[in-house]
Formats: sequence, C-alpha cells, structure tokens
Amino acid sequence: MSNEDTLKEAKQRYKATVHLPQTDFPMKAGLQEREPALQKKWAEEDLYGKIRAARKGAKPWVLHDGPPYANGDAHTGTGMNKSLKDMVVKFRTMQGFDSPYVPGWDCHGLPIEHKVLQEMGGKLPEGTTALQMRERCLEYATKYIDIQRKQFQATGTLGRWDEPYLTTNPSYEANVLAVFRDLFAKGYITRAQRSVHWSWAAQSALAEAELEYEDRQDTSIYLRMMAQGQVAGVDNVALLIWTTTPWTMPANLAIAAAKDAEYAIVEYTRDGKPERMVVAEELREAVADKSGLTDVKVLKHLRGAELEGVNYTHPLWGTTCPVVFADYVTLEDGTGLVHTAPGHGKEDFETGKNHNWFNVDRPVCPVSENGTYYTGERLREELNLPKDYKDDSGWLAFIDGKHIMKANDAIVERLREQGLLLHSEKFTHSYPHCWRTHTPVIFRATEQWFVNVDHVEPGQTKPLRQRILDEIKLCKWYPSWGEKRISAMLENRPDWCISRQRYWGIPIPAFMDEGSGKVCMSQATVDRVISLVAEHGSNVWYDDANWPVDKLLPDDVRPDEFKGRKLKKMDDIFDVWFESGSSFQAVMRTDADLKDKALSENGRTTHSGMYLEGDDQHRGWFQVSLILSVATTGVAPFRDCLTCAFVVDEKGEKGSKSKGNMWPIDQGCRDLGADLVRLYFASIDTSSPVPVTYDLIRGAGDSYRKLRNTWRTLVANLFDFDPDKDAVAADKLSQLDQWALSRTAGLVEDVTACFERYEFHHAMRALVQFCTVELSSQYIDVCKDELYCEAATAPRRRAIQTVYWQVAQVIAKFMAPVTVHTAEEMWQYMPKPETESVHLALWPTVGGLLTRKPELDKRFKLMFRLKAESDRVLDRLRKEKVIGKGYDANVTLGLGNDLMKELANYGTPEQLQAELPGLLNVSKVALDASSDHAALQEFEPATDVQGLWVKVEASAEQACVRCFRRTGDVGSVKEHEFLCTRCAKVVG
RNA sequence: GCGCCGGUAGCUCAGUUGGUUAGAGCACACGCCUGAUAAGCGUGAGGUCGGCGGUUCGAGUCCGCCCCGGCGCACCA
Repeated sequence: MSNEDTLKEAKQRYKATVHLPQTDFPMKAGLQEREPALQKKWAEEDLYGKIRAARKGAKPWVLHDGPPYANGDAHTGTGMNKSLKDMVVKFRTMQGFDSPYVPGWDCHGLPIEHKVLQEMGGKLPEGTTALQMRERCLEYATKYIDIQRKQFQATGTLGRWDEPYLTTNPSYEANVLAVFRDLFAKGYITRAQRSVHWSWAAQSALAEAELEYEDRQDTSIYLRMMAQGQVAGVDNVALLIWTTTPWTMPANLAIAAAKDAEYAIVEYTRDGKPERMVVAEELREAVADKSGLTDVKVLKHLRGAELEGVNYTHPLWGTTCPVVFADYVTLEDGTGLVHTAPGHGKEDFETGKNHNWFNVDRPVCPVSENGTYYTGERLREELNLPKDYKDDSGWLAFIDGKHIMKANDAIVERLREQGLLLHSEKFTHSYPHCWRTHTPVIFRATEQWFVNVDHVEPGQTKPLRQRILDEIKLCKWYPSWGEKRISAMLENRPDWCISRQRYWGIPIPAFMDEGSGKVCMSQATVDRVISLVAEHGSNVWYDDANWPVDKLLPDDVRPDEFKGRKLKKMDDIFDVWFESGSSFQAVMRTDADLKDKALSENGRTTHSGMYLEGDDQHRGWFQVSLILSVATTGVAPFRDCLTCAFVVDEKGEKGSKSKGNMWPIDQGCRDLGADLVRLYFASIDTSSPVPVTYDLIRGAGDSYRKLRNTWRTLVANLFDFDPDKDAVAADKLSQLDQWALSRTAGLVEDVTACFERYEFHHAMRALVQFCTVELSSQYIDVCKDELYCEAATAPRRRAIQTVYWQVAQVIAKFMAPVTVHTAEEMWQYMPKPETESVHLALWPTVGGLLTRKPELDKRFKLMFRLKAESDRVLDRLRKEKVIGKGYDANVTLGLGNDLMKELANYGTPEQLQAELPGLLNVSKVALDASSDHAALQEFEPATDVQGLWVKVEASAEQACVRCFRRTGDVGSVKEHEFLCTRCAKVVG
C-alpha cells in the first residue's frame, strides 16, 4: 500500500469514530403534507380535550372570542385574528393557566337577511311568513359557520370547535333578553321619537358602528328664502341659506341664525334686476364670489339677534316659518343662516323639539322607510300641511312618491325656475354610508328604543358613561393608545339606538295595546318572553299559529292596566351589536365550560382575561360590550384588550372580500403552510396595517428555515443522549456552556416579557436572533470539535449535549404558540419529551441550569470580539489563498497593556491559549504582550478592539486526519500515526 | 379642523432611562468548508436615522415647527 492509500484508508476508518449528527428530523418542512396529517391526529386523539383535562382546576385565564359574522369566507384578516388569539391561548396554557377557547359566530343581522331576501327575489314573496324567512336565514348562517369553521381550523387553532357559541342558540337569545331585562329594570331603556341614522336601502335605523364614511359628491345650493315684511327696516329681503341636501327642503321648518354673529343686508343685481339678501358678514365675499355677483352693495350691518321675530315664506308650501337661534350655527361654510329640518337632522330635531314645533308623535318627516316621499294623504299628513291646502304650486304632486336621491336634482331645477336659487355647485365631502349596502345614509325622525348612556341607576352616584370610563382606566390596552381612542368615543357617543325594523334577529319583547297605543312592558312580561325563548328560541315571537299574543302573554303576567286588553306584538328586533355585546353574559358567565372562569386579580374580577379583535371594534364590539357589561354587572368584560390592524394588499389598500384582494385563510395555509402564515403574523407589528401577500409570507421562510435548521442541528447531536442518564450537573459545565445557558436564560426572560405584552414580533425577532448569533454562529460552531471528536461519553461531550438538550426544549416551546405544527413535530424528536404534546408542556422559566450569569456574558462578549478580529484577518488570508479552513492557521494576538489586564480577569495566559483555538476555530493561538506590535508589519491592527493586533500564519504542522486540527502532536501515539494525541486517546 | 401612530440600509425591522464608530436578518458581492450539505461559517459594500431649528459636553432618542404615509374623531345644515 502506498502512503497515499494508507492515508485515505485511515481517513475512512477514523471517520467512522467521529460522532457526526444523526437525525430523521427532516430539513425540509413539507408543511402542506404534514400539517393536515397532524391536525387529523390532534382531532382523533382529542388534544384539546387532553389540554383541558391537564389544566383542570388550574387558575383560569380566558380569551373570550368575538364572534365573526357568519357570512362569506374567512379571509386572511379574520384568519390573522384567529391565529393571534390561538397564540395567546397557547401561551397562557403553557404558562399553566386553564385557558379554554370557545369560538363563536354572530348569526343574526341585516347582511344575512339581505342575502336571503335577494335569493328570494328582492323582497318577501307574497304568502311567505316571517318564520319561513327566518328559517332560510338560519340555514344560510349555518352553512357559513361550517365553511368558516373549516377555514379557521386550517390555521391549526385548537378549541371547542364542535360546540361553538352561536347567537342564534336559544340559551344565547334568552341571555340577550336577560341583559335587556336588567337594563330595563335599572331604567336605562327608553322608547322615543328621535332623528336617527337611517339606511333607506336597508330600510332600518343604523348604529354609529354601522356607518362608513365615504366621499360623495352632492349638489350644494344657495337658496333665497323670502322674508315677510321688513328686516331691520329694509324691504324685500331674502334670507340666504345653504344646503347640500335639497331633498330635505320639503321638511324645512325654520332658519337658524347665530345670535352673536354679524350679518349684512346686501343689494346686488341678478339678471338685470336688483335683489337684496341677508348673509353673514364673514361669508359675504365668499358667497358673492361663488355666486358670481359683481356689484354687491352692503346696505346695512346687523347683529344676529336683530333677526328675532323675522318670518319667511316657505319656498315650497308658502307657509310662514320663523328665524330661530341655535348655537351650532357656524361661519365656516355656507351663509350663516342654516336651513332647519327637524325630521332630517339631529340638531335640527333638537331645535324643533325645543320650540315645540311638533308633538312627540309627529315631527315633519315626509320620507318613508325606503327613501321615497310618502304619497297622497300620508304625504300631506306627514308634512303637517293645513287641511285645506291647495297644491297651487304643484310641489306636492311633484315630490309625491319620488325617491329622495332622484328628486334631489329635480328639486334644485324647480327652485331655480322659481327664481329662488342664487347659486348651485358640486360639492365633495365625506358622508356617512350604510356599511352593508354602501348607500348614503340619511337622518330620519322615527320612534326607536334607546339605551340611555347618561342614566344614573338607583344606588349609583355616577352616570353610566362615567362608570364605563372609570372601568376603561382599569383595563390594560394593547397598544396603549387604544385606551384614549375608546375613551374619546365613549365620551362623545350619543344614546344607543338598539331597535331595528327587520326580521332576522331577536325581538324586542314589547307589546302594544291596540286600542290605546300604549306600550306594554314590565319585568314580568320580559321574564315571560325570556323563559319562552330559552325553551323554544326566538321564533316563538313570529309563530303566530302556535303562539298567539294571548298565549305568549297571558293575563296573569301582564300589568294590571293591560289585563284583558287586545295586545299586539311589536315588530322591532335588537341591533345585532346588542346581541354580540351581550356575549359576556351569554357565554362567559353562563357557558358550562366558562362560567366559573372569570379573571380575578388584585381584588378585581372581570368576566374574561382578554378580548382581541381588529381595531375597528373600538367603536363596535368592545364598546357595546363595555356598555352592557358595566350597566348590568358593574365591571368591564375583560382585563386586557388587544387590537390588531387591518390587513392590506401590496398596494397598501385595505384587504376585503368584496375587493377580491384577499384570499380565504385556508387557501393561504394550504398553499404556503399554516405555520409559515402564522410565523409571518407573529413576525410583524400587527398594531399598524399588516401587508399580506404570498411573497411577503414566503419571506418569513428565512426565519422559519433558520429556526428549523438550528433546532435540527441541536437534536441531531442528541442521537445518543439520554437525559436521564447522560445529563450533567451544573458544576460539570464549562464556562462556555454556562455562557450558552446564561444567554438562553436571557432569552427566556426577553421572550416571556414579549409574550406577556403580546408583542409576538419582538419575541420572534429575539428568538431568530438567538438562533442566528448565539447558537449557529457562536456556540454550535465552537462546540463542533468536542462534540464530534471527543469520546462518546466524554464529560465535555455530555456537557454540551446537556446544553443542547436544554436549549432545544426552550426553542421548541417558544415556537409552540406560533408554529404549532412544527413545534409539535420537533417535540416528537426530543429525547424523552416531558409531555405527550408540546402544547401540554409548561413554558420555560429561569432557574436551575437556565441561570443568567452577567460576568460570563461579559467574558464571552470580549472573546467573541477577539474572534471577530481574528476572522477579519483570516478572511484576508483566505482570499490570498494562504489558508483555507481555520484549522490551517495559527493566530497570534498582540495585546496592549490594558487589554492584557482585562484578559487576565478571565484566566492565565496558559488557560487562554488553551481555550482560544476552539473559540477562534483555528489550530493554535498565542498571546503576545511584549512586542511593539504597531511597528511590526506582520501584525494587523484590530478595527474594533483597542490595543489589539492580529497575526495570522499558515500552520506548518500536519493535520490530524480525524479532527483536522494542526496541533503539532500528530503521530505522537505510535499506533495512530495520523492522529493527534487527543484523537489517538479517544480512538484507543 | 382636532387628535393618534409611523417615517432608521434595496426589503422587513431592532435600537432600553440621551452616552464610544447606529445594529440584525434577507437580498447582493467575494471567499471558506464539504463532518448542520436543497445546509453551515467568514468578510464586504450599503445610512445626511423624513426635513429644519432648539435644549445638552453629547440627540436616532428630549422639545418646537414643517413635509410625507396610515388611522381615528368632528364638521359636512
């Protein structure tokens, strides 16, 4: 055999004695195949049930799920919401809390009713009963619950999916009514005539949360309202008003002016004829410019107060109307004289009410629920015109039955023909729209049920609004500005209109005496309805055949004045927000799995630990939940309120189903892997708009692969490690091992703190950073030689394996709430895992081996800085082809006095010279503190360490064929001529 | 109009109570290793920290004004 052959053969032979990593844990994730399989396994083995059993009796910490609407696909944004919730629940579970997750759905409401009506051809067909229609709605909702459930489950979210809460469950409905009953008992409920937001397309009143502001172009008009008699001694004067809603002119009852403002009476020429009008002095020029008036003369200035007693002739009806004063008249836009139509404006309504222009039953509101003017007699009646009114002008016939949006332009033209229109122009402004039909909303005076937010209930000193604001302060808001936002909203919000004129919902349990028109409601009557609904569901209200009024409300539960009277059921249903806002009662306080799981802390008890939704819920679910919970139980429904922002597409546009720029969440999970999608959501700051595209999510693959591969290396080196037998005690660990554990302990502190604050992206950053720097580039790289080349059972090797084992557990656990499938897959490769599933394991805590050692952190920070300087010079020599791998080199560190002293803290020169080759991944390191390094060419000054010079030279020594190091002692053991002493001993 | 949140490398983001020469990952360039291998390691280039002014021995960080982006609230008669 030639020497070369001998060497080759020796390499082969010795290689077999090296403990190379071994693992079946695949490098490639294959999420698309593995995730569904794992989910199936979890379902079959009932992992959720096992978690519940394992945490039974533990301290509760419940995230209460806000119910998504049972309509359409669960898109990416909804999926992000569910994923974040699952992260919180899994984290709290791992912290040892009993943290059940009961998902729910919002099933009633206009959108479904709308869809079903469309399927029926636009309106309820003749002969179809409300009951039949409601059955269809329920079918529709049920269908989408099944669809969405599968979509949500694709994210790997665990929970009580087989028994979610539904707002259509009779028990849920009964609880909503119970909340109403309590409010009623405490005096919060009023029924009153008010001007409310009204969607003529949806034919229903709308809540603040159901409005979306969109830009809209309207025609704004400047209209001359002819004053009767003199104004401040001037004849023939018009009062100039401005409006963007000409369709409200028929309902005009007055003009409002500002008492303290200065007005001008001006004269100008139009169409060759002189005209006079009153306009606010401040707006005079602007109005004249816009209207193209040239020769404007001011005849007189006057205070607003001087307009007192002035009347004008209604431009349509010829009736006499007054000028009044109102404090909301401003001089920013318009003319300083405000068209006032109490039937179509909130403030106008108040003005009308203050002046007793209408009795409670009948403000002037000629517009019907579908947005058309009333017709015939009804129109006359609603307009409150004199009985003998002759429609000489033809206005009555003109608007009769017309749709307001169509009438707008026609009315403008007609006013122009009458010569009353000074000017008209297009005007773009943001205007409230119905969130479902996307049609402009109007104000319409109707009779509705309200929750009075400023009511002081018996036994309380503060109004509800203030008590809610107090509770808000006691909650924790993430991000913190959420508190300001919701406080501001609560401070400003009007009373809550809770009635809707629809079918698909829970009926407001009110009866009316057909004879007297009086409303019949008492605690007893509501309780009666509650018990029926609990048993039969809310359909009893619509089931006239089986539940006629007298059976629904027998005499014995009626208040005395209604006994024996002919009653009818009233038609209103609850605003869906009232339903979902009652979930703290219908779910948290009554569900069998949740009712004893309120969160108690520092003497304060809230019905749940957390609500987590999109930040649009500040004006939606959070707010209504707060109102109902504080009003009925005195406390907020949650301790923590976490919000996330909307998802947006690559152009930054809000993702929405209707736009089609977002895909269903399960599709993304299937195509990319649920863990990747979840990791992406956990890697980004979800408090500002979250951009979501396939490419962006694929970008999270970098982090994913880093985590997976680093972990794979750890576990691959544990193939012969049995923690029970091989784990070593703390005193057997090297300083480097302890440093690694110290850094891990630091990571535990950081990541835990981040999870506690729900800052998943900071936690993930810390984790990935740790894997990249401390593990991959530092600890793992440095440990390879000892791990591979020492004897299998050598204390050094077992020490490193002990560290790997510890660190591998920590990483798998930290990944568990986020990459739920991958962490579970990892867990199956852990030697002797502490639990059957990673999701049953306990969150890592600091202590024992995982102890922070700041002095070691400091020591190795310096060591790795030395390594960085050495690497820089090594790299140069590599590029110059002087050396290849690090073991080809010997390094001499030239040390200044200060650095030498600093190093002395960490060991004698001999100790350091023994330790550093390993750390620097070179064959030999010498410390030289005596030369004048600056003067020596072969020394290169360090760039980032004061008083350090580096010299690198190729080693002349022979490399050990087993460990590749050039230690200078190869062949010292006769039987192993190609090995260094260490390897020879190991091989034996 | 009022308010909130952002603006740091080509991209995604860190940057603690003001404190050496502003960091990381990806991407890019150049190398090494072939015993983490559809991996791993190293080096490099890349920044007027949105702009201007102020406080300070010292400002990405604190203050004021402005610009840009996002959002919320109000007004919209």
